Amino acid sequence: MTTRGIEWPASTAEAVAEQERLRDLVDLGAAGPDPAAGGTVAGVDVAYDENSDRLAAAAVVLDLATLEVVEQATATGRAAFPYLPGLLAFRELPPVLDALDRLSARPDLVVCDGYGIAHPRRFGLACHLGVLTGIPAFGVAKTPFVFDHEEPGPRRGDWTPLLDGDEVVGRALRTQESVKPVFVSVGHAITLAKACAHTLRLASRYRLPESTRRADRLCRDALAAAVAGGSRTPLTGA
DNA sequence: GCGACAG
DNA sequence: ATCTTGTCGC
Repeated sequence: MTTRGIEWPASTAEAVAEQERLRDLVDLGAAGPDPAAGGTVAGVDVAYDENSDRLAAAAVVLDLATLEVVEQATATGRAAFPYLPGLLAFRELPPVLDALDRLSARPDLVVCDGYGIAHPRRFGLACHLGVLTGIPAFGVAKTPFVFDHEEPGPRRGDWTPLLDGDEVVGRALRTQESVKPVFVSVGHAITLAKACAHTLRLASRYRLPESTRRADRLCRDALAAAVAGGSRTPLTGA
């Protein structure tokens, strides 16, 4: 199957093979963009409509220094892959890449709603997006997935390692006092410490980064608009 | 074999 | 992800 002009897996076996092929291209050495250096950061997210298998993605770009919104874009489409734990990228990436393509300028950093290296095969959504676009990326997830962690301290900024056995794959990071931690992992071309620093800056008021909160709202709106006005589902005729 | 399982 | 009432707290 072909999506966005590139070959896309049609089975779980092909998807797994693709992850194992691409994972060696992940850059774990680069420091990544620094907030003080200027530039932009984009938050991306996807919303689904269970009845029509339609989905909508959004990319919201913030100024890295001021955190002001500078641009945003959306893309809608049809789910081309089911949700399977460990294969999330094959479901979400097509519309996300479309939304990123619609921006006037490529961002210097992307924050994903999910995991990066914290993944059964060390190639989660944020790694996949980073390798395909070449843009530094990391993931901020809301649940521990299959990993272990100790409860971080109660204060904003407190963290504990996220572990896969004895291997550190990310951090459980407290972004707000007495609020559940988020789970940060490196995706591509950025350091874990720097990814956490960006996460804290972006989550100055709420649990989740402002970038993903904005993207979440935008893709929901885009989906609602697509379901309401977009192409009709051929169930009732007309 | 049975559960768990990013979104 | 999405479905959902009430409830607690600033």
